Amino acid sequence: MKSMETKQEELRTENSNFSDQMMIPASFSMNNMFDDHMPCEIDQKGSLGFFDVQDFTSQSIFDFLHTPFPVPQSMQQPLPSPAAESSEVVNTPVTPNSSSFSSSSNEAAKTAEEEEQDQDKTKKQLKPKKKNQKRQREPRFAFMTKTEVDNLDDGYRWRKYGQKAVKNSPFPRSYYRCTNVSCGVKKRVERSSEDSSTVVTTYEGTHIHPCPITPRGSFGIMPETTTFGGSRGGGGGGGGGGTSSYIIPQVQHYQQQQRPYFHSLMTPPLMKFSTNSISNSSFHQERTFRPSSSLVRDDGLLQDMVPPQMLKDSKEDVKSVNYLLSIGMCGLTNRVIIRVLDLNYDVK
DNA sequence: CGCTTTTGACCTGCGC
DNA sequence: GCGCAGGTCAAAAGCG
Repeated sequence: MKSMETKQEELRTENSNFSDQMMIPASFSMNNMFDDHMPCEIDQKGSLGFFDVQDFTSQSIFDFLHTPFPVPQSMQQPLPSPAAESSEVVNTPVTPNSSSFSSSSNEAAKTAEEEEQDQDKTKKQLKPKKKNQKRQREPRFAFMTKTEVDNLDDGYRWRKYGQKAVKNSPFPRSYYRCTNVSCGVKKRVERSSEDSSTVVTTYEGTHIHPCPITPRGSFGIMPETTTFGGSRGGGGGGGGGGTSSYIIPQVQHYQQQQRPYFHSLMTPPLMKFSTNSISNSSFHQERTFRPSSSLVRDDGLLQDMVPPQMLKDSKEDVKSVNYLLSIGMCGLTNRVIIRVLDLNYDVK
C-alpha cells in the first residue's frame, strides 16, 4: 500500500496544478433534460451528457444530495430488478440496479439456474454464463474530477481487485469493489489520457448500505487538499486503511436517524451547474443549480436561501444530484465536480 | 492476524 | 473462429 501511495504521491506531484474539481457522473437524471437533444457520446453504449459542476465549494455534492428525492423513472426501471422493491431497500430511493442487491435480495429470488452457476463457480470461477443470458449491467455513472488523487473519497470503503492497462492511455485503470459483502457496487478509476489531471471514476451499481462510519463519527471526508493525503497514512485493514473510508458525521447522523443511507434533510447548497456533451461543446448551458422546493423536504430553509423562481428551474438538476445521492455518492465533498456522465446505455 | 494491494492468468464480449 | 481489449479472479506479498 505504501508503495502505491508513493506512486500516487508521485503522480500527485506531477500534477500539482489540480483544481480539485470533481466531476459527478450525473447523467441519468438528465433523461428528461437530454433525451431530445443529447447525443450519446461517452460511448456507443450511451452516455447522456454531463453536468459541469463548478463553484463547488465547501459543501459536498453529497450534502445536497441529501434531500429525499424521487428517483428518475429512467433509473427506476432500466433493468429488470427484482430487488428494487425488496423490503430491504425500502426507503431507499432505489436503484435500478439489482446486482447491487445481489447478496440480499437476490438470494431470495435465486433461481435454479443461478444456483447452478454458483456451483459452477466453485469449480471454475469464471465459468461463462448461459449465452442467452447477457450479463446485466448495473447503472453506471462516471465522475470526472480534477484531482491529483486517483481514488476519490466517496465515503465508502473499496477494495481494489484489479488493475489493467488501458489501450491508448499511459495510465492504468483500477477496479474497486465495495468492501461491504452484501454490496456489489464497483467502481473503476482511471486517469484521462488526454488530461492527466482529470480522473474518471465510473461507478457501477448502487450501495445498499449506509456509508461506513469512522469511530466517534469523525469525518472521513476531509477537505480536498487533505482528504487523501491525510487518510492515506492509514493503509490496510482496521479502520479502513488505505481505501476510502471517510465519512461525514453529519451525513451519518441523518442516515442513522432517518434512512439507512443517503438521505438527510440537509439543504442543498446553491450550485452552479452547466451541462454539455463530452465532445460537443456547443451543447453547453449553464444553469444555477438550486434545489426545487418540491424535491426538498426542508422547504422553509431552502426558500430562505433560494428565490422561488430558482427553485422551479432546476428540478432536473436536483433530481440528478439526488440520484447521485441515491446511488451512494455520499462522500464526495469539498471537490468540484466537473462532469457527471450517465453511462446507462440501457436507459436510452 | 486481518485486511488490502499487486499482478499474472483467465474469462468474456465484440469486431473482423 | 480468431484476436484484441476489457473485466475478474485469486495467490502472494505488504502493511498496521
